[in-house]
Amino acid sequence: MTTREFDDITLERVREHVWEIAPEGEMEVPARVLASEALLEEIGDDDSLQQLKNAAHLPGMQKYALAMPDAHQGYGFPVGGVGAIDAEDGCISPGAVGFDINCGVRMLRTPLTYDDVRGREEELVDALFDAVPSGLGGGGVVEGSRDAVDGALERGVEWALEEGYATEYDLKHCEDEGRRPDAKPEYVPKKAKDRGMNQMGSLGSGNHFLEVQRVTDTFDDGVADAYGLREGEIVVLIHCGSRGLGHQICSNYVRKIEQEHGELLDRLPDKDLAAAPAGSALAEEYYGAMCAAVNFAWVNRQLITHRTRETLADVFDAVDTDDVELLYDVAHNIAKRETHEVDGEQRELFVHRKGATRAFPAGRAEVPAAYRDVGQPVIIPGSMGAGSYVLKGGDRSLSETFGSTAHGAGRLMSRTQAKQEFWGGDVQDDLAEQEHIYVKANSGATIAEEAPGVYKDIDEVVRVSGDLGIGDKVARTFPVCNIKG
DNA sequence: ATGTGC
Repeated sequence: MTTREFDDITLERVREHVWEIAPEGEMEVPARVLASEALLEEIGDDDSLQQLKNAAHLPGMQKYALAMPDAHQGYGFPVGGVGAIDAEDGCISPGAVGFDINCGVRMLRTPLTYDDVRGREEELVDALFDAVPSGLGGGGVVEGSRDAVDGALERGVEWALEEGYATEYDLKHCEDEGRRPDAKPEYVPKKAKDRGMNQMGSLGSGNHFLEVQRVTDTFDDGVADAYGLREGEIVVLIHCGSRGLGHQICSNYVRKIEQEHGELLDRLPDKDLAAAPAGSALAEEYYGAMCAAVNFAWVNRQLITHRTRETLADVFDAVDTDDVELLYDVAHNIAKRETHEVDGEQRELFVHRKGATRAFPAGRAEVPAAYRDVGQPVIIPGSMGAGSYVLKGGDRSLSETFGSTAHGAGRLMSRTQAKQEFWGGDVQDDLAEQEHIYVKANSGATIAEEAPGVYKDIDEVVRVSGDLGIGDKVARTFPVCNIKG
């Protein structure tokens, strides 16, 4: 029997890439880490294994608390964590969704090839940087109003369509068609709405970015065709979330839940996991508010899409706004009511994915019609020096991970440590000179915090996902230019 | 992630 130990935590190897922590104390279920030995060493380096054990204490957790191959330490619940919790007898935990509700990514196809863009990267990066609001604080693509925020919270991308910022095609190619029907804007605190008002269509800061990329490889021609991806073509990746609005919802509800559900809190090893019992008023209110923030984040990415279309049409004579099509949009931080098979019966669950991507295979009803025969696109960004992947939902994802896989490369070190190791200006110069990647940011500190060297190996993360059969690679991209907060 | 502390 192969085991690995990190401090006082022992993991037993179940099979290749599957490591299990046996239940002890009040753990409801075992914890499982899905990783190669090399990735496990990195995951064991921070607090994420202890956090995963803590997560396994959440009442109603089904099968096992899961860590994806890109897992790292988060607030309470690890980033790269999946927790499927009974929606009737269990609970819902804001910390297991994350502060940035529906932080996620979308990919746009363009009619451009790399040859069209080569030599014009700096003009393009400047145009995008000027057009797309980024950084901390206010100012978005549209001037916000109370009605605009309420429309976005209630109807998501449908609101954007009514307002002329989206197409019918966009709706059909977004997770949940860009609208969570469970949204309850009345449970979104006024303060959250106020913060969101002047952030509608803005990237924010941290690891959020807009990146122009070229497709360097396709691995599964049938599926790459279905996704409309061809080698040499230019795509755009937009990574951002619900800004201050989602953050305010999370912090408000964590505080309320801590105050009202102390008896549940006492059963948990970390108060940052604070959870509302299923069926309680606060569980319903948080879930409704969280779903509304999910809609808001989809609108945020939609408004940035709109501005990106205008910018590409301005810069390139050959591009019309209609030519820039949405491939797909996926949430990376979300909890959803989903039905999954557990012990031979269908159960209604709150599937918490925090830094994890839904990866439903062909046939599952939630996959949009355009992709239902091949499986949903799974978009996984790497660092700004490494490129990204498009996967398809894997056949084993439903039985192994409640239909989930990784969401990115995963950090290797803290932001503080990153700033000690790297200097933003040097990172920017090296990327331009050595890799022909043109980065523009509001602050050098952000570039240092997001330097390629602070991330795990995206190729290794994707390899493990494919080996496990939870998400299979379809295409790889490489950065051309990148704007960020 | 975040009007970057409670």
